[in-house]
Amino acid sequence: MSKPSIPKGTRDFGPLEVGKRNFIFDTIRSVFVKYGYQPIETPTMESLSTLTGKYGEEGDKLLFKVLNNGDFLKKADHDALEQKNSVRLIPSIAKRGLRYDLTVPFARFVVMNQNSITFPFKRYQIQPVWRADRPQKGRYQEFYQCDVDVVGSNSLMYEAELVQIYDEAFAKLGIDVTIKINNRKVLFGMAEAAGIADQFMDMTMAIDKLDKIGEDGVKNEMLKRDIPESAIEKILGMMKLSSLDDLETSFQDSETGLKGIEELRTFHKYFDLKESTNTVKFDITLARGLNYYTGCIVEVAANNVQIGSVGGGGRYDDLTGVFGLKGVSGVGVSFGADRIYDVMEELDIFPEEATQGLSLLFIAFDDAAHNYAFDCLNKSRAAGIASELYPAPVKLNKQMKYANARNVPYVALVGSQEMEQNVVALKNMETGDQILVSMEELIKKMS
RNA sequence: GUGAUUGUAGCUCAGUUGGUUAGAGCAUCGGUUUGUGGUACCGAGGGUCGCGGGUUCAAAUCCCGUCUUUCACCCCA
Repeated sequence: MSKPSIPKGTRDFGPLEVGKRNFIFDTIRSVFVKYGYQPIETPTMESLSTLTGKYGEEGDKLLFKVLNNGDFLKKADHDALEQKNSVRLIPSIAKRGLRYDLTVPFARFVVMNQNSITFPFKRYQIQPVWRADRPQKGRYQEFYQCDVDVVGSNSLMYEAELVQIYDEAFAKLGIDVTIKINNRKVLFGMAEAAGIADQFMDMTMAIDKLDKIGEDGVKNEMLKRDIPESAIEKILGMMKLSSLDDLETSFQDSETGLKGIEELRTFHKYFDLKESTNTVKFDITLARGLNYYTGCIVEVAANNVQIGSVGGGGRYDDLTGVFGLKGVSGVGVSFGADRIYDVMEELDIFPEEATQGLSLLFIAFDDAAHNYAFDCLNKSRAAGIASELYPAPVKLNKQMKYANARNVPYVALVGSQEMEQNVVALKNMETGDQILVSMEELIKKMS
């Protein structure tokens, strides 16, 4: 028999890991709820047609396809099969795929439930997604996203609200982050001011890499993408402008660019009313890959840790349009739970409570005491204390070792002496202190 | 998808130019210790050396394929 294994890019989570991960989920969820968002869940599998074409050509390659059941080859596209054309063959043998993110399924959900939804609709969703990417640091084939979106309103109040959620959630988790914000319209204004509006996408992809490849790298990247040198100089010049006022003068001929600046100002009008814990800064080089964004875009990077972004999002004016519902604007952000996990692990900032499940372990010395201890166990459980009884009155040494392994803060020892006095010996496992208490006293002390 | 890289006990890793029966620490189990854990000492179990094929008298070691790990690119959380 060969040794068992799990597919690449996937991981098992033991009790400790799940405890920590739940701490992240619970923390983030509590913020979502406080801001008035409601939970939804969508199926693991979507129709492949719902997913394809939404993430660009690269994204389509990273979709996990689910092979049709039954005699799927009989119904396969035989021409494509003969020509070994995988791309053409896929639709005929796979009608379903695993969800790639939570935003597109959400858009589908909104369209399908448009009559029962009250707009603006504020939802959050915490579920795993799958990507057939090559695994790397902080990149898995299966990972959790925590999305918050609001659809059906153009108000920039929501941009401000979502950035507040980022700020508050990361503060609660204890992660020091920088929240970068930009606007796609500002980027478009740059392209327009440089006279290369038609090469907008090429430009954004190049400047998005500034952090990694530096200014010269960005220049080369743009040259490679056939952007004229005169335009490149203008773009590089504008990239150095850090204030909205300066940009405004450059954008005199770009209506879209001016609109972008106005949007950012409106955002600040709301956001600046409240003090934030983390740094929020305008970053003109922030571009973000997903091309459905149309307005404000935002990305979160953890300070002091070398890892990709731990969250991102933005405004998308017409996401539901591809599913037939026009004129519904949405804005949303996503938390990358698995990267947040990695960051917290690296910084070692998970609180003790995140990993502690059991509060009390009963230990019996003999059979009679074991039965008595079970009665005590029932009482402590009835009082809501997470407690357990070692299954047999075996040697103390062994039972105590189990207590250590479970990292339990208290044990209650029970033998003939305790039974006679109708008490238990409650031992603090950290200090080693031990006191005789009745069950009533124990419950009072522990809850 | 491109280019590298990794795999030996449950875990972390040794293992010489190919050469007897593949080792250590930690963990596990038992004992020193039948009313008290983390320490100490003694002992035991546990490996088709990722998998498949090849070269060789002989392969953990060399070659090929495959899966997996990590990393860069692409893209992205």
